[in-house]
Amino acid sequence: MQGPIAKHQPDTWTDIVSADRVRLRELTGNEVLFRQNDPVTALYRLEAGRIRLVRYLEDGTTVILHTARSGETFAEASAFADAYHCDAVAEIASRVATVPKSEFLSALAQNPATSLRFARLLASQVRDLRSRLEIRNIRSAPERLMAWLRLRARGRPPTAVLDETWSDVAAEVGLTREAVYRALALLEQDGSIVRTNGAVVLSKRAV
Amino acid sequence: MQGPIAKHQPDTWTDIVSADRVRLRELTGNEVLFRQNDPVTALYRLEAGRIRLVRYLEDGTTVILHTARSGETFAEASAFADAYHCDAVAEIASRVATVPKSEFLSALAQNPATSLRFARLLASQVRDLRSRLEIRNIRSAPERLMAWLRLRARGRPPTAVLDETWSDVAAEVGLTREAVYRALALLEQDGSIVRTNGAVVLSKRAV
DNA sequence: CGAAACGTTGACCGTTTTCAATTACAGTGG
DNA sequence: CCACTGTAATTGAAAACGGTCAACGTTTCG
Repeated sequence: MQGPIAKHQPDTWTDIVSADRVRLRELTGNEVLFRQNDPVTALYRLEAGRIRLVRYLEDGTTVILHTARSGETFAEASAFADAYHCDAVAEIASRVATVPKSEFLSALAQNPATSLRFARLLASQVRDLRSRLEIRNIRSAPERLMAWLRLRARGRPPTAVLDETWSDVAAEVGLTREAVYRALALLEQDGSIVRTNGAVVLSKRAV
Repeated sequence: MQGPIAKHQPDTWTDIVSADRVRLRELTGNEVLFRQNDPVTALYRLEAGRIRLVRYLEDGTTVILHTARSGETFAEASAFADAYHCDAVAEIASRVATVPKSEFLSALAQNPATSLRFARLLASQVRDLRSRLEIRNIRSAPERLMAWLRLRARGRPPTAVLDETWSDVAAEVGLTREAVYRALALLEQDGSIVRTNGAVVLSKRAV
């Protein structure tokens, strides 16, 4: 596995089916993409916007299973199911690429290497998600942010290049943006990092 | 997908290779299973104990990528890599089932359905991990715990059966055990849950 | 050009973490 | 069979940390 471990744009498997079978669909805020128990017709990649996956319980309460963000694929597991196991609702106006399930499955069946590729992408997703979870086990905001930066960093000295806003980073590490700014200030003060435009250089200095 | 969504014991792909090629290996505390850049010889399932996956940075600092717990598989992504991308060290005495990489890959190559099965298991892992991450976005301890219980709950009335200790639950939801006990007390007080031996019954009453 | 989102910092408050202490067991070995 | 040890379950009190609210300059973009 040559590529970086924590990728900004996750790899996608949607190009496994020929591009002309992928349809784009626009959703308005609150529009429903699919509902729990609907037969699975397609898998998706979110091009823009934000989609919430919600599960309903027997007693009428709900749990948010996931909030898909721009660039993410979702409902992968549905490829192996007959019906969706949750609702998908656009939080804001969104655009999704829809990959017909049947096309996808037949593409996998036709070419064994394709299944492997799908598995490889999922495996790297698992790796990435596990590390995100691990980062959230760190309670201290500065340390958590530092760990996140370390994961992002490449080269010598380790440098994290940012293609997203700090607010986005805050959401990813599970802090408010204010907490992130304060953490940044602290880390910069004690010399752990140096901020340059659009990138952060890490200096050795284990907290 | 018929099975429960959040499984306690994750499904495993290790039985894809015939059982007699799977070797058990015992590790003492702090023993190293593999090191970053070692050629990938095997994939693993942790039978007992705890294994930490650690990544080293250019400047000598480290990041914990994941802490594998009993029953979990790990290093799946290594199946597609030449070398491990992190160290694996036993935190405590542990037992791992080792699946030879070559055996595994040839099993996948021989039978296309096997690759699909591997992909299916990975996809459900992704689903599970995403929901765990989502739960951690809930700041309030009682609400977070409640969301976790809802995910676990089955049947009518929704009931969560516990096969782990509350301390384990605390680690999973990212709280201290004290915070979990207090959250439990609150939820029980306001009638959201009823605790019986080894199980929790949820009552409707959205917080 | 104006609105919206981003970046940043201060102050205060609430919740969770920490530290501490106690009870309840379950397993162990004498 | 029981004292003994270690872990789980609980609860209390104090401290610390991050969330929330507020304010303001700056950048972005239609």
